[in-house]
Amino acid sequence: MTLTTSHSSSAPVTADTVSNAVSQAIHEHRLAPGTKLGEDELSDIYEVSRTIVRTALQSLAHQHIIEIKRNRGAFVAQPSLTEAQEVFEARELLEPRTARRAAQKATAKDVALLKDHITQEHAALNAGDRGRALSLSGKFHVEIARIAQHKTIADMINVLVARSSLIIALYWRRESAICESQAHHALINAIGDNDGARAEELMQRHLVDLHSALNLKESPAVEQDLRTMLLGNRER
Amino acid sequence: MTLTTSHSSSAPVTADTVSNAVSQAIHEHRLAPGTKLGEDELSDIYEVSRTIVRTALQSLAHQHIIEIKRNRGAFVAQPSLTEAQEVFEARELLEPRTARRAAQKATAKDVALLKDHITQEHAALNAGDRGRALSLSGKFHVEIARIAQHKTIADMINVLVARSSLIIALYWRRESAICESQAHHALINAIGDNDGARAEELMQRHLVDLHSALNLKESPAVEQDLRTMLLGNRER
DNA sequence: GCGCACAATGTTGTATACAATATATCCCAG
DNA sequence: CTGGGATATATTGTATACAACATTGTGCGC
Repeated sequence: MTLTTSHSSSAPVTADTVSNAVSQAIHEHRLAPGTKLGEDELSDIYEVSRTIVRTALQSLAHQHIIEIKRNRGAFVAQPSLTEAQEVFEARELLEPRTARRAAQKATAKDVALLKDHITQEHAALNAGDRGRALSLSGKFHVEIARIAQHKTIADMINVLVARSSLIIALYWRRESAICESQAHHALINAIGDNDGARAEELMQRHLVDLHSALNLKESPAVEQDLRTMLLGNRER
Repeated sequence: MTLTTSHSSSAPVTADTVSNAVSQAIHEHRLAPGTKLGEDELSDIYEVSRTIVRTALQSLAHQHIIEIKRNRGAFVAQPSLTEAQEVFEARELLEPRTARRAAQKATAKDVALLKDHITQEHAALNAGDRGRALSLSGKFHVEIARIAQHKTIADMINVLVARSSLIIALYWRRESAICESQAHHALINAIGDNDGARAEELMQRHLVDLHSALNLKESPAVEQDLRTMLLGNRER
């Protein structure tokens, strides 16, 4: 879809390029929560001035994907336990009804696109690229919102999915992502049948399932602060 | 709460100062949709460099309150008819359940705060300051989300309320805001009684009522484009 | 050896200068 | 008088220089 890491030559390399690249890296868990994103560092990597980097970072901060601490710099966000709860609660309010609407509006082309999505996800899993599989799994939800033709909610879901990726990085406990894939399959079928009620129900269950797959009992502050304090912010 | 227009002396005048001031002006309908927000102009007004103004504008753009057109500048957003529908649909998904939660968590202090809010709103109306009354009416909804202790949803509602203010500026047809005030009163009572179910129901009705008070049949593009083309972008 | 103050370094925040683009003006051909 | 094109003006986009702040390292006194 969009060019992510490879910025070969003719592309203008705008702030969006940088913010998309960083966002993608976070989605794919190549950037861990807490990682410092130095401005000069990013400037060098993408060969743009700090002005552009700054714009990109501000954009990511507005999405709660990174946190900018004044005079300290930008860090990949570390959602608290409370925040994790909130994000999934918000998703449970928005996505089921959106899935219903998507089922009502979906065309054959849309369904084909969703299926292609799943195929790519499986391919990534088989290739051992767990990060990319997770990223695609998230994009699946955004795609449904797009099919529902609801830009406002799609934007919100896009942000919530991004935050979910960070939450998963911090609090995930289940190993296999197979059940998830099953849920997506069932959703595609419901949408393909234009069965709104079923799609809504399935999405609701799917989100509750995801939600319950998180370590919500672990003391949150301890874990992430220990990580930061013991291992430092450096990653990769 | 926050200092809005008056920045007397010692305050550092950051990007938030500017963005809050502009946001407030939009909430109060002192800035009409389509108004151009020149960078130099804002620099002069708030006595900061364009760098700060730019940061503020980017922040507002992320909230869909203004639109930044490349090489053209920033303009107060003109939500389309579709967008208006979407914003209220999103609110109808988020706010009723949030009101329920607020009712469950509300303390006596919270209720007092809400009542004070209404009092101020009435005072503004009596003083003929319709803009400020509208702004307070919007803040009422945000306040409920705050009482619900749900920062994630509160942020979303905050943005949706801001966008609603623009939508009202463009598509409002009803004259009196009395019914609205009544609805808020009823909501306060339900919240004061910690009656979650009733609060949810009342909020749902209130939003549908607001939604139905809009001119959703008028061709949208015509109206706003005519405005721009006939009157120009200049305002005030 | 330990703790604290101070200096050195690096990073972020802000302002400004310059470049690129869009808009407005003016002039001239028709 | 109208229309189109070229120039002039104004505004936004970007890079860079400098200031402010935080962090780190060093050395002195105890």
